[in-house]
Amino acid sequence: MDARRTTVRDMRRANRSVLLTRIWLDGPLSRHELGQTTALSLASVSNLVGEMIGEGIVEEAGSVESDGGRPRVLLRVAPGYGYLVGADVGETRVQVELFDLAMTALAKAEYPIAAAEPDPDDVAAHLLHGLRAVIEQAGVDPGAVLGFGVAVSGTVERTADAVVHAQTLGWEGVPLGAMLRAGTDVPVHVDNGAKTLGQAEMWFGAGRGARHAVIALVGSGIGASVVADGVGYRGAHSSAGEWGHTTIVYGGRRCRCGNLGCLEAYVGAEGVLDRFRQANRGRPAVGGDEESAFGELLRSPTRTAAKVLDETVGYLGAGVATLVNLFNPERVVLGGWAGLALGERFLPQIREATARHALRQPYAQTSIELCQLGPDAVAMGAATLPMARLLRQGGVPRGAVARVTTTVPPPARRPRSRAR
Amino acid sequence: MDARRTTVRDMRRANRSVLLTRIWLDGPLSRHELGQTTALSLASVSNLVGEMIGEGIVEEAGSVESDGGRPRVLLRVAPGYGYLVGADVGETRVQVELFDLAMTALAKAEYPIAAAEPDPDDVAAHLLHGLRAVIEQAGVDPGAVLGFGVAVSGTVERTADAVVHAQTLGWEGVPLGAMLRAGTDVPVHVDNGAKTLGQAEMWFGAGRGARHAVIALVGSGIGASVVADGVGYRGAHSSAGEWGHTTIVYGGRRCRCGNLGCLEAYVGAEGVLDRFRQANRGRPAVGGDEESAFGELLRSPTRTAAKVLDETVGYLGAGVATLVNLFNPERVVLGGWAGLALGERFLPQIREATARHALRQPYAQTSIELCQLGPDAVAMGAATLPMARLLRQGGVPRGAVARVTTTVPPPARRPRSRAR
DNA sequence: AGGCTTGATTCATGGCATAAATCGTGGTGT
DNA sequence: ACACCACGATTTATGCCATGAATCAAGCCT
Repeated sequence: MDARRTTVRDMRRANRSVLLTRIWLDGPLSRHELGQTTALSLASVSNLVGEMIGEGIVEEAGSVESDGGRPRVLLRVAPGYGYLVGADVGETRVQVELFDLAMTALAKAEYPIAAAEPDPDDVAAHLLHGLRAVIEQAGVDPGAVLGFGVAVSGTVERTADAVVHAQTLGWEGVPLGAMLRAGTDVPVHVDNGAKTLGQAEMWFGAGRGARHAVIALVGSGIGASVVADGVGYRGAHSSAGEWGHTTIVYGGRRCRCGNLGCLEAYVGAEGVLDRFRQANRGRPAVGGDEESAFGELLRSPTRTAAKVLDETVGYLGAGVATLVNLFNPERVVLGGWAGLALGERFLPQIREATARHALRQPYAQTSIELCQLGPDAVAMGAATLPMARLLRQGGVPRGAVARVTTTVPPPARRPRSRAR
Repeated sequence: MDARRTTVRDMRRANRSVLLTRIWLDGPLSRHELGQTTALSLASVSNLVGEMIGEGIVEEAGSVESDGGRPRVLLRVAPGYGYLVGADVGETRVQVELFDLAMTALAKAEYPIAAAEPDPDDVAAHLLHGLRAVIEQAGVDPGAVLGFGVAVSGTVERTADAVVHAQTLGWEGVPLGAMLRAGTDVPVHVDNGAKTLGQAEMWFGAGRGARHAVIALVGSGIGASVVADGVGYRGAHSSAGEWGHTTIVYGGRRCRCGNLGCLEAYVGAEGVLDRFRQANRGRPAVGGDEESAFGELLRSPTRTAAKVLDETVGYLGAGVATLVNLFNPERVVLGGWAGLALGERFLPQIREATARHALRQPYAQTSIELCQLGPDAVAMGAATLPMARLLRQGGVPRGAVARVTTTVPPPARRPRSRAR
């Protein structure tokens, strides 16, 4: 029910987008296969593909013989047509990575963050420095960089300035997009890290092929990325999927967000360790940094540890059941470092706990899997942001230069027609 | 990222749909206003509107004078172009209603249901009988009935057969759509009652103007209807929005679904009354049917009643907060007979409880309102199903007859051009 | 070599939205 | 009163688009 017109150009762009998306995700493909699955006529496929080959974004990649006919030529997105840069602003470091269009990492840069609440200007400087560094390191033409995707841990407004609210970084209304754009001509995209990691899992990981999925991320904090009908669900102001602070135990444990009984207070790594320490009152508990302490808890042979972990699985199951009931996904993908650690050992129990708390039918229609890309894929996920835009637009739109040349009348023709 | 082509016809259909939708929802409108808000050229607006006037679906409705120029002609959807029939399959009765395209009710039929778990064949017979009855009662041409929408309380598969799973009716895999289609030529649409009521609220009630909203329905059971970016969110198998059975008190009260601690067990009318009776142990409690007992509880001056209601508001707030966090709507609309009863008295407290349990930012971006249509709007909601289809298609698609006449060459032209 | 099969491209056609030009319809000024 | 003006609606000429039919291209078989 969108109140927006459709023009002839939209049609062509939409069809280019469909073809390019399919070639990129499932390629190499022949023109014939493209025609089959998109329902476009072979003539149009040829026409559009020819245009894209002319622009260099698509290229031929070998051929497959057919029994007694002309062999089909396979098509793929040219890996070197352009490059994508993705960055992950974590709590301890800024990581920047450069990829070609085949999503092969070509260069990497990393900058530690010292302060617990880093200065936005410093982070922006790191990001811009990293952008330049990876371009130089990979030795690619800066003009061939199609976009710079940045993932942060808070919520990001979908405005031109890309205003960031990130509790864990202590950021409140930081216009990161505007700050970065001031320092580079490369198109900048900023989004939430959970959402970009979810996109990466959908394209390259455990979400492949699903149209409705929820990527549930359990780390120190808890978040989720919801994909509905193939596109990320954002809600009115892009903060949809705040799964960690849904109430699971009314009046229960105090969460760091200030409320009582949040899922995060029970299943987030911090909450789990806290519960373990309370259960262990008086006796020695785990120590060290959060991640190693969590590993220690998982390996601990004590009855207390087993009990805490068992309860954790129960709470997690109830939390996943909430997602299953409300979003009715065909797949739930469990990730995040703590989620993966729990899932690798307790996946059957987690499934069982979810079954116990979810409605029978939606549960039967879903499957619960583990993330395949690991938590380091956030930078790659960020790089999917410019890629998604490229696919939506069906390639790089013709710029002002091309438009000028087409509006100027062809100089050769007029005299010739007058001469006749 | 849909892998589907776009053709020239799609464009025209999309534009007709945009215009028709806008005329229907916000009409009467002038051609000029239509051009402004849709970004279509005035020429195209004229062209498309002219076509629709020719078909009879749009008509001129007066004009508005402009200071010193030709007056603008206003356009509206012709109320008598077609008729919509909606039906509500409730637990105690089947209600069928006929509307014109201005959504004015023209006829009504009602059939009581005796059994607690009615036979699907009986219900289908009632529905078909009601369909014929309202058509006759209103005295409209049966061929002018554009569709028959049926709302049921369970989940409905989005297949041709429209298979229904309804726990409260005791139905398990009833192909209601197929059963109805066998008895009528009118296009049949079957969907969940909460979803259709939500659609009605979005178009005519408290949801007007919102693109992201959640309609939260609290009655004997609990459900929700999620609208994302203007369209209903369904999930992979159309059962999204099962809000009632999200865990709110881990390990808490037994719910009628069999699980522990569901929201429905605390906030559903049955759960509330049950909690009141428990709190009142030994002393006289409320009686009668559920709705009057609930009213009695609301009016009761005792401290116990106040306490139970206060707790209910708290649980409800936590439940609404879950919706706010996960869906990030711009509006939450509270309805259902119990929800309205609670909301009319405790809306400020409900808002407060929600604020206590939701994240600050998503809560600040949303508003919590009450349904405006009342629980009897379910049949009207069901009638929105064929209307939504009509708007999506931009009117009634040209049938086989029209197609034949257009492929036959116009007989007058060829001789004339040859004569010159 | 000639036929055959199948893939890819070209060509003619009709549908579409659009800008520009034209037509309608009322008010206004001298 | 009549020309003029302002503004809405329609018509016309144009260019873009996907499509089916026809044509071209490339391999295999006998």
